[in-house]
Amino acid sequence: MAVTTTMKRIAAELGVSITTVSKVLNNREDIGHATRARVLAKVAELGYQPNAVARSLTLRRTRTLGVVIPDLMYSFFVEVVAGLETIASARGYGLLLCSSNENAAKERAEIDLLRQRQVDGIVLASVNASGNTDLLKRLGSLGIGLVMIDRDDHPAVKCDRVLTDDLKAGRLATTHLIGQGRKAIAHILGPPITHAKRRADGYRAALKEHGVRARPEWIVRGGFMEADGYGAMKKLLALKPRVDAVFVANDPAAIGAMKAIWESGLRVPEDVAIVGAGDIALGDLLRVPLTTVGWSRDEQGKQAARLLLDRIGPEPSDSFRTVVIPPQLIIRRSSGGPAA
Amino acid sequence: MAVTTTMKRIAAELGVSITTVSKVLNNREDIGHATRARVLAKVAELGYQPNAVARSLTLRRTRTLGVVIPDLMYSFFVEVVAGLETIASARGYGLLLCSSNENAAKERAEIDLLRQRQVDGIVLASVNASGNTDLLKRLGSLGIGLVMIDRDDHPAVKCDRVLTDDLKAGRLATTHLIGQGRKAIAHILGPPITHAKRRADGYRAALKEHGVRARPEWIVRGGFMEADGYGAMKKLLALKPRVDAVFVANDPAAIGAMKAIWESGLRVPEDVAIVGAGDIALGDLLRVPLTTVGWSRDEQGKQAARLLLDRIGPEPSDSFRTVVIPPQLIIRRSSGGPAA
DNA sequence: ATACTATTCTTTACCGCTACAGTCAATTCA
DNA sequence: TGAATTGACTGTAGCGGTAAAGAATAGTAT
Repeated sequence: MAVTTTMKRIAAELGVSITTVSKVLNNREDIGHATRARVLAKVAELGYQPNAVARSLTLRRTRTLGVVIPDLMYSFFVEVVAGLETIASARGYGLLLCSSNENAAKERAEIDLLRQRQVDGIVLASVNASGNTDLLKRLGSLGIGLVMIDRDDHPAVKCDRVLTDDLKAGRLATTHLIGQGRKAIAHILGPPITHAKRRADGYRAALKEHGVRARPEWIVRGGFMEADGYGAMKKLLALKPRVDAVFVANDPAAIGAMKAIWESGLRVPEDVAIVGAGDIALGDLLRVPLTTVGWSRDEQGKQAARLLLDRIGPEPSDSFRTVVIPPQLIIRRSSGGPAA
Repeated sequence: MAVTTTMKRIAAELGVSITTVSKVLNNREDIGHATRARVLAKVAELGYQPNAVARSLTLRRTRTLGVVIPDLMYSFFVEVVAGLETIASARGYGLLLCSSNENAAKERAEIDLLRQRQVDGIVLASVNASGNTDLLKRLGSLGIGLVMIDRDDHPAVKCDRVLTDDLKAGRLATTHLIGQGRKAIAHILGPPITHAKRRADGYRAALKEHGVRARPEWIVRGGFMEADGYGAMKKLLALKPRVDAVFVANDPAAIGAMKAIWESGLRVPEDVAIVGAGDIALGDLLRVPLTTVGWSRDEQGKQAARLLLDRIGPEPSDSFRTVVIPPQLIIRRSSGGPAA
């Protein structure tokens, strides 16, 4: 390894003190013109790059944000991360990316790791509640900012949040299906997180509002993965009077549900209409384009970054804010759509 | 901010030296049973977490890998990152994620930032060659490992690589179209990177091998984005004797090409067969499922992580390795597929 | 009893950088 | 002319940790 260029070296070669070099690099006022120029010349000559680790140690801030998301494979969180990256990068912050694999223990481990690495803040899409609330509560007192995105568990944790109005999302989707003239509208639940429950609540609310009946067995347990939707749909298809529409908790699961429908020889949307949620990339290029309730992930990421950077900035707001990204219906073929 | 628990504090409360605490935490042999137990008890009591920044400063390694990819939106690189994360996380390494937005200047800036942050190694999918070769060459002498993935520019840079056999990918795709009985097979080029050029070479090689003629104007400039494929296909569709098949440089562009075809009232694959490359997620769920040449991104990421961790490990290999992830044809409807 | 060797700690130095409190000469002020 | 001010720099300490070498106590060999 070549000799690393440090401020010490620059100072030595120039016969000035390390402090002087530091001041030049930090644009302090009390350095003479000539000296400043000499230092800058040397910095350029040696290709000096400051050591961020050392700086972090003294300043007690790393200019790094931790990101803990449950899943890297489906595009949803990744698109949020893209939004985060835009803002963070522009403000000189780095992103330390971790995946919890929807596993509370791994989530805890990752957060601990981020804590050890002294990140200034954490953007978290937390897995199912319970276990880690204590840890999250403690983050604030450790001087680590927290913004929770997309998921609304851990109500006891005081932090900023960027959420969607899931109740409205569920209502939009279901109302749309009712409007399409569907009579037997089922719902494939997501995992047991508040988020998914609210979409289910929206489903129920819409049915009630329009006086549409639904059998209890039309609400089936599913999940957020393609396989979950597939399995759940299989169960729905086994019911005697067949359902003619399904609001699925999210898009990957909705895609799984469509697969199950096709496998049993039925058509989407003629036999069963499908509406998902999340508006994942390529959703409009599917074999049957998927009607969905979507909201801007990019915006969600950007808002999260802004809230977090604000909080860890010099004068943080004294109250915690919740930004709601409004959902909107994106009508495509799978629900009968414009053509039906 | 609460008092941070440091080794100093533990040492003070226990009346031992900081070094003793350090040794206990690092499992050194020269600490007595009783003392070790007392220290560990205090560590648990205070919930001590080591400060990774301080440790990094002394040890001169951060246990962090930088990842610079051109694009976070399309799934390809993200899936590679998922593979990376699996291995890195398991070995206690963190991932600092940056996007270059296909922009050489931003790439350079991000690499510089990673350097300042003292990452142990960098996983890079570099944008179009030229500018940053010098920087990349220097990384090694700065003690920063480098593994280039997916892209094969910068031939002068000595580092490990994880690539696909693009020539073979192009040949597989084109040979398949020939096998489907297509006569007028066009190619939509990717951006001017070696990677894409090789796929074009494979296209030409396959045609030559099978004695199939192609007009020069059947090779049109495109890119790796959906819009590129769309635009290029529009041009192809304007040609008088219409082409009946297109090998598109990658999947997003192929999807764009299909859109252009549909817009002009033609069918895929009946009128024009399409083969893409990359096997992006959801490719099998498109309106017309996309035939493509794919390779495991997860494996690509994992291999990259292994190569890099190996190189920055205690006894790095003395030669640089190139791992080739073999491509394979994934036949779906868009090429006429099994049904034709 | 004396010297030698472990065993178990402690002391000191340093990683690269910044904050804070000087120092020292050249002005400015009264 | 002497004191106070200003401008341009330097010295020291410390961020939290680890490595290397030294010291104190106990145990063993001679």
